Amino acid sequence: MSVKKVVRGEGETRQRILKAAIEHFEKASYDDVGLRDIAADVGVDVAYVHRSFGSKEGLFREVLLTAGKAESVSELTVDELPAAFARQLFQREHDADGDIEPLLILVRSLTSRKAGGLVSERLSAELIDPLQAKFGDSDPFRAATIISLLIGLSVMRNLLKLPSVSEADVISSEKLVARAIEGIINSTDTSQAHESGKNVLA
Amino acid sequence: MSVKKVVRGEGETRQRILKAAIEHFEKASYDDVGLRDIAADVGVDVAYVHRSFGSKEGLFREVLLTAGKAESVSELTVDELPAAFARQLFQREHDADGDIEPLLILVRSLTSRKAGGLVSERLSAELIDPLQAKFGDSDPFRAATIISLLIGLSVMRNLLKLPSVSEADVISSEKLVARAIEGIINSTDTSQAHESGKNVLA
DNA sequence: ACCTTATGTCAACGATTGTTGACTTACAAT
DNA sequence: ATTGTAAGTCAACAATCGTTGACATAAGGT
Repeated sequence: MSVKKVVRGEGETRQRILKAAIEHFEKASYDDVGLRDIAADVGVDVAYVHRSFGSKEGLFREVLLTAGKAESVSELTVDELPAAFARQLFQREHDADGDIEPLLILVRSLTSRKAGGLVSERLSAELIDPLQAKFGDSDPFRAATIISLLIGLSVMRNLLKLPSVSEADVISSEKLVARAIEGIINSTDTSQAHESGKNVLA
Repeated sequence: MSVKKVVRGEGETRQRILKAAIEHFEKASYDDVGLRDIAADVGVDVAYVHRSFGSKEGLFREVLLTAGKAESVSELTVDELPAAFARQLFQREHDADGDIEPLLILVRSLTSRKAGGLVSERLSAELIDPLQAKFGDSDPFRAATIISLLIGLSVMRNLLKLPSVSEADVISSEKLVARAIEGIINSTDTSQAHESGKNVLA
């Protein structure tokens, strides 16, 4: 009587598939993660992975939504933003527990044609829009610049594994990033003299 | 007598293939660009595209080397860096001539497993290493942070096409980016009180 | 007992991809 | 005339991928 369900599998196995998928999408891009890889980890057939989420894209969408829950930009004040972002960026060093890194999953699949739309959408909804709202609607580029720095640093740390970056001192690096974000926040539209540090500009 | 040549095609057609390949790799990632797409543009067979460069990876490597020639970090002084980088970032707006954007090609294929190694290598050789040398070997993270910002901004502008970023005022955005880079350069190792703006760190 | 529904598996399809061997054509040198 | 080499085509291969139809199994409801 009722229409045939397109998405099957709502029980425990579905959660295990979702968890395995998150781990895979943390380590490789959308295109480089095969449904067969995930299926092998869970110990089920490929077809069941597919049907549990309707399509590979459906699975990835659910991965992004699930992992995105950890994000909490709205709870922060502008004052706390720089330190909080910097801390989250280097979180991987401190605690080695199994918590997921939402930004990393998005960054991993940035360049994929098939996943690009979803990545762009979630990145806007979870990071850029909230941050822009925090700054007010005027000058939306400031928020975008901060997010750009975060994305770039995530790329630098996770995608390209450069020794000079990975082996850098975590504490001072975190402070540098925090100050950089701070600098972007404090930057005004009017050109303004910098008083801190020696002036390297002519 | 002599060993069989693996790479064929050193004449004019090879250059046309290379040019077409550059245009494709500027618009899509390594995995999303097919040799057949390039071949169709040039008007030759797929097999000839492949054999002219030995492999798809060989073609991509040559694309990166050819496009990388345009880079000129070493010629700049530290003083000129912020403005120069910011200008290059927004170059697409001003002139619409057909010059290539080397950073964009690298950014486009950041997340590809197959191209990741080459991207990482060229990014180091052409941008990060020269910039680190300019800052001196101590504190290599400062150079990496600047490059991170550039990469992030390129991602923001070209990969995710967010209206709030694309429609932002080019002039003031360029100034903001230049000031952000400036701020990273001026930041010192010692934790130091900021006198401009309110101190947002606890 | 009967029917339904959810959970899975198995095998295969269709499309795409980089790659390769064989062939043709043309031009230049011996 | 013959040989050799570069340019370019054609057809096909092998692998991978997401996807789908058919089937088996077990549990619950009536």
